[in-house]
Amino acid sequence: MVITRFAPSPTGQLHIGGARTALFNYLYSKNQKGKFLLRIEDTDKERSKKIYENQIIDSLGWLGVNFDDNVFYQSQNIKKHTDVANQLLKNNFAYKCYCTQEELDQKREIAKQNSVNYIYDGKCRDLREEKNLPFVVRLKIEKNKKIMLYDGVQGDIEIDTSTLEDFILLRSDNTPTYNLSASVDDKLMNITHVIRGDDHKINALKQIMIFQYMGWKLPKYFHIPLIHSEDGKKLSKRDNASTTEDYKKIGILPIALRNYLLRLGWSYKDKEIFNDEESIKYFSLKNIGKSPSKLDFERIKSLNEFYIKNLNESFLIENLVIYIKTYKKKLDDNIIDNITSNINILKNKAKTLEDIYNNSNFIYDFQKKLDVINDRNKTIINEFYSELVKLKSYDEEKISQINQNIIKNNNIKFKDLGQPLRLILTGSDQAPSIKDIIKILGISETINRIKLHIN
RNA sequence: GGUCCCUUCGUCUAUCGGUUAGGACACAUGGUUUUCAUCCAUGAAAGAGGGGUUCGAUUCCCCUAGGGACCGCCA
Repeated sequence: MVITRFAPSPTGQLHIGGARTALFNYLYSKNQKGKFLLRIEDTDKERSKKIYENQIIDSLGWLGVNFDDNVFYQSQNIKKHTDVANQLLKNNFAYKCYCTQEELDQKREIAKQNSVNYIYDGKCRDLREEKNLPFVVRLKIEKNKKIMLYDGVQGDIEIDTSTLEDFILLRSDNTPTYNLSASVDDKLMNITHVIRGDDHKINALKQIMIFQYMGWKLPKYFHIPLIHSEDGKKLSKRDNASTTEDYKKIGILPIALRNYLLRLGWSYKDKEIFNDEESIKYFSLKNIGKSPSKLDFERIKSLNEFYIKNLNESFLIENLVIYIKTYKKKLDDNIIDNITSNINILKNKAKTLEDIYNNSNFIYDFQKKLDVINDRNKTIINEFYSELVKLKSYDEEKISQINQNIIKNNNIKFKDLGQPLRLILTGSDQAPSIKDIIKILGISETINRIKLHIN
């Protein structure tokens, strides 16, 4: 059975790149009728925060990237990680290193000054006697040997082990380091496919060494190219659109973000729109691209606009109400009801949920705009007003009739009536059509607003 | 600096050696429209450069250029 995993460290919110990695892992496992597991790599006690862990899990849930089984915590397996290190030590695949931090820093510094590449020189590699000093445990890497990474995305990568250093497995406080923990956990969790960011490519080689020394069966590796920001640089936390939360905040629907992420670095023929079933059905590791891709915010918005228009309305409303309640000022229930029952009108020029909220603004946040009404407009509005007051309730046909009459009687175009009216009723020249505005406001509120301007 | 990776319209991408190099977003123009949008139609827009291999290269190989990742007792 295929088992994949997503293994974030809870040192920040879920990153957009991480979200895509998680999505690919999820999709592949589902496509193969396998499992997708979540492992929280919380061994950095200093930087790991529970709040980030919760945010990551919430964000994955929001995106609909659901993991199987319980969450795995790397910190709970530390004993097993150190056991493996000790076994490697016993079998002479690892050794104790007594070099001090200062000594190492110095060597690094010298290397830097001479602008040569620094890797640990293996000073303690062949030490025979035990010393009564603090030590770290390093993996003994076979020198001058080619090792292969059969990467499902990048192809075969061959590297000479002499460019790899004898990296640390156990710190001087006896805690395991990342490459050890990750390898052991992947083994323990029976991970069959490791799908992760390109930045782990070199780590993969190190992890492969551990697997080989331990005689474990290797998982298959897939390193996907990173996502760059719009200016072509590495996406960083300082970019204000780097976490899923950033997108949620401006009213991007999870289904849209998911669709966008799916098509970033992956494709299936010319297909652009994928629902959940389709994305599982068509996803394949073969179609992952080799080159890094830039974030295109316009594309995200356009996809979001597509979903706003095409999603069934009750689902859209559900998302919208949660969005407003989470991020916008508190609105009375009857205003929310008014918005949701007129969603088909208000969603009209919206690319985001925030746009829908803003489009609804005229309902509850009305201001008198006297300066826009000149005398000619006033006469026409007056005429409209005196006809409108005769109506008892909203009646689309009768309103159209009134409009037609005014246009004919005054020999004007519709916009001569419509534009000032729209300004009076909404305070903006960009709003729904006149009859929709009246429908949303209701006859009496419409009358109130007009009265304010013509008296 | 060392090792490794990448390179098709502005962006995301299709192309399994032979195509008028396709699609989508964005852009431009026109049309529909009760403002603005939507919608529809049309258009402009790409194989980094140089060598090979081949009857034929965007596709395979090499070099150059550009970009990226990694090089912690972080993960």
